[in-house]
Amino acid sequence: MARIFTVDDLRDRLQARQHKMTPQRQMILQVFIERPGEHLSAEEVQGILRDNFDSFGMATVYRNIELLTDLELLQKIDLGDGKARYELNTKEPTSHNHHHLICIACGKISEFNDDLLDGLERSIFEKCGFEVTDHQVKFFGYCQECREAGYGAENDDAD
Amino acid sequence: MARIFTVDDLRDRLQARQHKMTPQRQMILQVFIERPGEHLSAEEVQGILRDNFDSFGMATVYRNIELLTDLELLQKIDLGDGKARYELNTKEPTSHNHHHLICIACGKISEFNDDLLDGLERSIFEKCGFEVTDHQVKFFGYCQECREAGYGAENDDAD
DNA sequence: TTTTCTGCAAACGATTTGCATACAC
DNA sequence: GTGTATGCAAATCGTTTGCAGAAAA
Repeated sequence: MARIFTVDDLRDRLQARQHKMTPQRQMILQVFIERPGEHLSAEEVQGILRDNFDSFGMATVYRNIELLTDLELLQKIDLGDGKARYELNTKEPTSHNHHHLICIACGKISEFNDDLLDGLERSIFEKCGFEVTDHQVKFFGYCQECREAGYGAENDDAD
Repeated sequence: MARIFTVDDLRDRLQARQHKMTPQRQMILQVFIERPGEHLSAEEVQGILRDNFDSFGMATVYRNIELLTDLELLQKIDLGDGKARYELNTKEPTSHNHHHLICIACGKISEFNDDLLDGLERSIFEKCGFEVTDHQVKFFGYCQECREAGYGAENDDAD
């Protein structure tokens, strides 16, 4: 069970760095808390917030998303679509070992947990002397629903 | 031994798609052929070519790098530095299984060959029904030289 | 009251596009 | 000749920055 961050965590971590708690920061975190499993871009976050509130500057979104990432409440992910995306971090350090499965038919993003990479990283160190501190892994392909709907490797020519 | 593409391959593949062979296309491919193992951005390619020739439009570089990638002579890679990079493809389909090791101290990019991911991809299919067609894997950390020069996880605070 | 924040608009860097000219076929 | 490619400049897209006013501590 992945325990999730709350607004209290936000307040604590802001104080620890002499940053101020603002409604904007709270609302941005709230957007992610209310949407577990989603991978939102800055633009999407602003879209959600501007629907509910009058003016919500893009710069504020960018600045605070970055801040929340620094505070390790969010995690930045690059799905290769040209814009940065973010998801709520979990309190478990194992969240590091979840990889993204990106469906090239419908765009849906799912996740896969695994620690196979630990072995790979050890063997990288042994063979190359390269000490891995972080990794980024993305798998592209067809999700179950799209495969059942006729997409997939065997139908790949059905462009 | 990875066999490398040549200008003849370029000509053949251009013809097959009724594209024309131009000096620019040839020169761009040549840049990559002469620099095996390098991961060049569009800007770097233009820089190299503009040193040797008078005018070489950025748009031409972008359009042709993309074309060469479509023709599978080049491979696009995203090292997370905000610009697309490219490397010469090899004729072996196994080139797919080389991963990039990115040193966060000196920026050097090295490579690591491995087929451990095949097992992972199989287990993704079994557990999620997701059919992987491609993957992107990057490892960040410290290369041997930088570790020996005092960088590395144990000295990470030496920012 | 002091410092940090916000929102706007302008700046930015990578990439794309429109268009007239130049070149490969 | 005909159609594709080139080079330039302007446009675009995501993101960052400068700055004056607003709000948290």
